[in-house]
Amino acid sequence: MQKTLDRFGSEQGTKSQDSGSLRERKHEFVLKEIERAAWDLFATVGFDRATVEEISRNAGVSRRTFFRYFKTKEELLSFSVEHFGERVAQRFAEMPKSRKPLVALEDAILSVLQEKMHDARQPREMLSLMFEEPNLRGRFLCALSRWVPALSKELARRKAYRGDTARCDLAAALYCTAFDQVHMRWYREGTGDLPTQMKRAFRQLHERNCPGPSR
Amino acid sequence: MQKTLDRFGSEQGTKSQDSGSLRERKHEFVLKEIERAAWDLFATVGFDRATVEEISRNAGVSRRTFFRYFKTKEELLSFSVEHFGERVAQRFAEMPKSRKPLVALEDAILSVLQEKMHDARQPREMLSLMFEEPNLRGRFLCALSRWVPALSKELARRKAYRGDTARCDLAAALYCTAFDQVHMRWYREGTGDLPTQMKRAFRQLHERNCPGPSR
DNA sequence: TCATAAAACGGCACTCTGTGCCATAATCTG
DNA sequence: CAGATTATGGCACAGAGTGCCGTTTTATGA
Repeated sequence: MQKTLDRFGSEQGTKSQDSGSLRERKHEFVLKEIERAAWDLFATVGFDRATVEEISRNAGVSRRTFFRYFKTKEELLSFSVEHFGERVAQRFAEMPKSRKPLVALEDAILSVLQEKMHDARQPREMLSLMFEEPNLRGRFLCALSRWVPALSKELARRKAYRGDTARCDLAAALYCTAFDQVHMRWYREGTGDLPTQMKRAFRQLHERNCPGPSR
Repeated sequence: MQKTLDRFGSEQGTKSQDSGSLRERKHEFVLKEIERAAWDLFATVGFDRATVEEISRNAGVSRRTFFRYFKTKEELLSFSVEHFGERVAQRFAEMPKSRKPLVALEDAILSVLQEKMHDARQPREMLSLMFEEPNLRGRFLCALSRWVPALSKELARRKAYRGDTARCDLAAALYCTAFDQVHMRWYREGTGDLPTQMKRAFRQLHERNCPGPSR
């Protein structure tokens, strides 16, 4: 932890007007540092060939410490997905109650999505790993499915489907699936506006899916 | 490969009226043997504590050979899920063309599901691993998502959504999600009839999901 | 400011997964 | 039955992930 600590040391030497204790800010800093080192390496040599050993070295921490920040190497991926989900859940909860539940959910997703579109590493790089490495695809889907309980709970709180929790679970899961499908297609086609395509998918979720008599 | 080979040897000594070459039948036999040994061990000590070493020993093969049958330990799980998906896709393709596309898909899923309900190990044991170990949950979802292309293709072939492939992808994925959600809830509640609940979820997929004007 | 408690860190040894390699054994072909 | 193919087992090795422990850093409070 040579260079890293030095850099950090000088940073806090100037003045620490930041919130949180020194310990917390340091933790945050190292976390970001590991993430950065990891993604840099993923981009150049791919996920499998990026060893924890080297990620740690580039981040300026020991291998052992890496595993204190991330339970597994793969958690580097689910990390941002889960974070995204938390943001959506939070924004969803803040939506005005006057809005219809599903519309509020959609707006929450779209709003966080818009933000992320301007981020550094969101768009391609990350998705390519998520969709191409079958191993990571599982991680991604698993992280995505962890959104369901929070979203479903908020749907129920807003009396969607009259508060039927099974129904709310299903609806939340369907939105997650749409989220996934749109991203996948957007990534594969390499063109188009992601939020626009997301809106289209949402619209399709609204339509009746099996017109005519049942059978 | 002591006992196993002996047993197998005597089997083929009687007469081999089975289809496929000796090699193929043997491969099939060993595959099942490994699966059996694995699930036996999973049931007693859990997934993580079941080492490939011991699974292999119980199946009568070497550790090295295990990895020739299954790329990874986790593939033991996705294996049956993928097999299930293949069955669904096949049955879906065989459905009479007169049936509406989505109805045909539902019938295919329900039909394979009914079959599986009578199987030995399907119901609980397996699902408990799939839903509780976050690691395996990812595998499960990943295997599930691999159903999508085949199902979507058949939907398109039947002119669902006028052959719009993006729409068919989404629809196929939604059915997979419903499949997952119903299983999860059925497992957690530990009661009720799985096919019945699956039908209810399908019905909910048909309904309009956001009644009233858009916003 | 300084001593002490609490937490983070690094290094080491270890288990387990997964893979490449090669010699041996089993199966297939004629 | 002989030669070609393929499956198998054993070995060595790299990487992931974990427990342990001594050391360093941060927090607390007198």
